[in-house]
Amino acid sequence: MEPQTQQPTEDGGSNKAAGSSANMLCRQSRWTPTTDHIRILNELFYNKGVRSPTIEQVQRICLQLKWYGKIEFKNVYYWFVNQRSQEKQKKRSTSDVHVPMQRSGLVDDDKVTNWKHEDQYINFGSSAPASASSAGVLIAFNG
Amino acid sequence: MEPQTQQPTEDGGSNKAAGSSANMLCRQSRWTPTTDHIRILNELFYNKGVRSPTIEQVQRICLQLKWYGKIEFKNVYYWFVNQRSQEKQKKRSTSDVHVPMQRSGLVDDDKVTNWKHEDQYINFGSSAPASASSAGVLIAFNG
DNA sequence: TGATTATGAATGAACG
DNA sequence: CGTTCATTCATAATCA
Repeated sequence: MEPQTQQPTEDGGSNKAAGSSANMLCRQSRWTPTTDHIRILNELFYNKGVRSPTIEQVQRICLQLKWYGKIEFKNVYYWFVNQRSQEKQKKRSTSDVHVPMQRSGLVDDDKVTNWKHEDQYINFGSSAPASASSAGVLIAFNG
Repeated sequence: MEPQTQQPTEDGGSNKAAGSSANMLCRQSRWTPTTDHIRILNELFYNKGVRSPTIEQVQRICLQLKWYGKIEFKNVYYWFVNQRSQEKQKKRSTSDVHVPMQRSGLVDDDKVTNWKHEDQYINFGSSAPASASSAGVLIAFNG
């Protein structure tokens, strides 16, 4: 799900080695989830079907995730909020109907726009039944 | 700031025929708006005052813009998001002193934003697996 | 052609 | 919860 190379420097390290200019200000302003964080959270959300965890569940999850890096309650809480929201946002790109263009010839039309991640995979997992496979169903779209 | 004179040879259709180099598998990774796209979007944003179009509006705009070149829903959506952000950044730089405002100026002292402080409460009113009351529950936790 | 800039894309965080 | 904002990351476009 993450095509970007995420560096596992969870100790509030400087994120991008972009400029390396004279700015030594490494103020970590917001949580940067580690790959382990993402992996576990995704497993909970998709495989286990945890959509709206209770306070106690969030606290428990947060406690577990602390082993993999610095994380707070609100990070876990917001993560689930955003996941739910983003899942709905993906639906909004439907009705992206193809309209013949003026100038060019027919370019490749990816009709149902993948809305997020040039990775041409979308992960279907929804509310997980108990007999779910160990990994979510991965469906590939190729233009 | 406005590199308007963009001539991407859009008559040929693919305005982003990037890799003539060794990389043959260059997958188109992001939208490159045509001049017509930019012109129409700017007219909507500035002349017509369309700042935060609804989902339906975005879809409609996207449909119209498709006539001028390949474009997707998310492109239009993100374009407006970024325009609003950039416009705000412009104004922020004009007021020289730049007090880093946490949220859009509307926060009285320590009104609602309890996240950043010691006692952290969140208003949790969503559905719980067991039983969910519509009323929000105020739960304290220690981070 | 490599460095810089402008901006598309993504997402954590928060508001109403 | 839906929406919006702020910040960050990635990269097309441009410049030196």
